[in-house]
Amino acid sequence: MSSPVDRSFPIALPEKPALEGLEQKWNARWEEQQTYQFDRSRPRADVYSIDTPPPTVSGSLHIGHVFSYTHTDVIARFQRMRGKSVFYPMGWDDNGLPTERRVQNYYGVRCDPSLPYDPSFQPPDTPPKQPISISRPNFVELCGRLTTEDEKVFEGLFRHVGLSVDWKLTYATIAPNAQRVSQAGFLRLLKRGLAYQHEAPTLWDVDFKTAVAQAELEDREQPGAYHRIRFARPDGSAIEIDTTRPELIPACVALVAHPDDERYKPLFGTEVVTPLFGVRVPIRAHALADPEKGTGIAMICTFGDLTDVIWWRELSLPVRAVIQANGTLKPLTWGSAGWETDDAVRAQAAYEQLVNLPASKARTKIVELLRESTDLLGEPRPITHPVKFFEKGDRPLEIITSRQWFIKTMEFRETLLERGRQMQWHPEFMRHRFENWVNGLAGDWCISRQRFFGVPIPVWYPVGPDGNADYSKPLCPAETRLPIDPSTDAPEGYVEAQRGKPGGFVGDPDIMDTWATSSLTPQIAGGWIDDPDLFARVFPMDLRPQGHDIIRTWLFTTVLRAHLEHDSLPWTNAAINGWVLDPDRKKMSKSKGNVVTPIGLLEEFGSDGVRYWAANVRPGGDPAFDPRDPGQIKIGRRLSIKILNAARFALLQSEPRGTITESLDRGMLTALDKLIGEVTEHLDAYDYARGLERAETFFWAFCDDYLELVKGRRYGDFGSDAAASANSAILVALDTLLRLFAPYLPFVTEEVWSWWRPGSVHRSSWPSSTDVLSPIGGRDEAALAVRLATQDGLAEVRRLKSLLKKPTKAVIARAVLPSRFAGLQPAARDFQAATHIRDLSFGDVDEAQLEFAEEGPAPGAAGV
RNA sequence: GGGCGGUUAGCUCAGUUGGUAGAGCACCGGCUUUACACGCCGGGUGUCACAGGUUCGAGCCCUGUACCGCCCACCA
Repeated sequence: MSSPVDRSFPIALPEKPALEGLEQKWNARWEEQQTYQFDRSRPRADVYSIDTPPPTVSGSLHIGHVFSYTHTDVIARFQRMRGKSVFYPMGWDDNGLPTERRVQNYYGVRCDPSLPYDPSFQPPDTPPKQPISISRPNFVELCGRLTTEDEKVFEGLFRHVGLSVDWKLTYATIAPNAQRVSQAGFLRLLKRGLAYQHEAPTLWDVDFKTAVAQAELEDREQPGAYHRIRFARPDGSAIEIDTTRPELIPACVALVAHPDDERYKPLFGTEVVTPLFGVRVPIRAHALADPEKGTGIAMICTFGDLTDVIWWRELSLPVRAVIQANGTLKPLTWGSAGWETDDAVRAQAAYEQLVNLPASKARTKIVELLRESTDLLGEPRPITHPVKFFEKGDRPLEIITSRQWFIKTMEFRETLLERGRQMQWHPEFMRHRFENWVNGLAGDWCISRQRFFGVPIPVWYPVGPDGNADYSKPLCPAETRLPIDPSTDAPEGYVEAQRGKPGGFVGDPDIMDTWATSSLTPQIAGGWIDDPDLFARVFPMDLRPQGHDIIRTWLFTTVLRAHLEHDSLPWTNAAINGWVLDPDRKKMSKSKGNVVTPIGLLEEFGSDGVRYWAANVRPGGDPAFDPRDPGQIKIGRRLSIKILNAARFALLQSEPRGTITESLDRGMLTALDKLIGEVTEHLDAYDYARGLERAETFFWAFCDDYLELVKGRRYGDFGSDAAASANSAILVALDTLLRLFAPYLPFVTEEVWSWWRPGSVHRSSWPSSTDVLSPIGGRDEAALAVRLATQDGLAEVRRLKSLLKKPTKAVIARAVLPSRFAGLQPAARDFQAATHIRDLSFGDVDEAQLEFAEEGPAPGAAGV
């Protein structure tokens, strides 16, 4: 790097510097110069790699994206300036339900996997009222088309914000290489017995008609009602139970009470008969039954909730499932096997009124029937209770038995907790969220989804002579064939014509959970399968930035996959960002209508202003943001403008230059050395907010105090050498400050840099002690003290002048300052010039004594 | 029920090993001051949520409580 006092690069200053247009100007230049290109020739030790969160491509970016991606970008820019080759890719999560839903609505189509591919299909210009059914490949094509459009918009916004991503390193979770990685990861786990399939009761969304995982659940408070229902005993007496789901009475397989409950102890082992359906069910004992709840005895159905699943499994109860995949009650014949009843005619008559109704409607209907049969005691008592929903779903989850694929997690819980402890968390307390989740895991990870747009489960099953598929013997493709789609590709040793035929094969119809692919983002971005050389240079990565809401999904599953596949952490640091909240401290969401889109703010206040706001929030903080009162964004804009103007001022008067001899100059550079240390330390600790705060505080004092104090000297009041000292010091300071601000305010710093320095500030080196101390031959503690005393003295005189309502330029003929300010004497010339004091002395006074001149020029003050 | 974070000026928030409570915004007053009026200077009486404890000394450490937010568990 060239010295700041070298004159080889000409200074070219604009007449009236402004922030407007800097984004377009510099983004074009950065793209042309490939300023943020990753240098893959560097060894792992010289690389800083980032596992960038791939935003979900299903609509538009909001202010929260700008917020969190800015944090990452600050770190990326800092590491780049520290000399690292920064691997900063961008991914698009365009795989999964949100995309499917958007495509359905946008084009007015529905996927019907039974249809053949139609190469000529084009969606109509406007979506029809009645959705058009199309094949899976056609549907996937439309997903690809729409996400490509969305991704262009996303990239444009991220570039506008100034993310220093290497845009050649983009990936998409639905793209072939991501599918290859995802499928290879699955097949390797399958080979090692870590992925398995299992037929079991599974959480099920009746609208999406798919299984969902524990991590995708959320509770919602829903209105409901307790219904007191009578179950008859053989002796004619009755047992009363409370239920919120009377429509599941046909699915009842037992009643259950606590083993120590004296009221029911005598009844354990006896039978009762279900109302309306006349099914004999046993009364059983289980510790999970709560004597305090309802009547203390509950109905076990297959399946009303997860507790039913536990009871059913642990008490070895039969299955009598009535809810089918679409959430309605399935047709069935009472009296047939598994549906034995004391009165099949009556049961069938009752059930006919419920069949094919969705659960909520069936509930209303069965209440009528129970009321008629007098089995409903009293009226339903309304309550509000938490009900489990798929986080993206609209109706309560059901529990449906189906064949699903799982990845083993339960047996690794202890190891995963240890992995969590090996990782650096920023902020540290976010670690608890991870541990909390791991400790609360209830089962292995269900990864299969009965959806269409995603990475297919890459296996087939042989079809026996009887025409039935044998799920116990999945047929796996060779890894070199990946990615494959078992619905259109045939397994090795078979031909397509054998699909579905006896002696042939069938493809697994399911796709993987989006997290099953996203959990491999370090492997996808890093070239695990396709580019081992690259992978060795970037993995394990340095940083995973992400939100705390997806610790249980993305973070957890990524740690799991890296552990299973590489026996390592996926990255060494997890930086967890908070959420941007609305002014009422509520999370922004589309349904609340409080989502703030960033583009208007970026255009009005400039990207640097918005970045300043983002970087000002401490790590993990949840800032409240009111778009009507842009607060910190305006401050960021003001800071950026100040940098433009201060730099212009510094560079307007850059001659003469020479040795830095004056106390204030030497003290300022000594303080700057301390600042470099602090900002570096904070950024190293991922505390971008504190780093910015320190730099900002220094900079405002630099402008308002230091530059004001040395202004006269720069104009030559005290001779050429004294002016040269100031000019040289200012150039060192400007050069340093621009580099300290560069990670935060990339546009304005680059603009100023371009006025007088070669290359890009973002490719310059991070400031060091040497940069600021070598021009003054090391730290000058005495000068530092002079600087402090002078600043205090300046504040004191300013205060008194303001108190006395004197103009700033009012001349003070004589001033006696309290002796505590005497430390400023080595800088008395500068001090007097800035305060317009002609005759300065120090004495034993409590407050400065100022004697104002009637009129006349200030001593040596230029331009006054 | 378990866990995590927060509570400091009207508002948004800093406050790093305990040592005289801070910034910005807003508000008020002053200043055409040759880098910047998108500017500059000045103006702060706050039960640091509450109660107790440790300490010479607590916004900071300990115990408890309240309220706000989030995560998890429960869900008959």
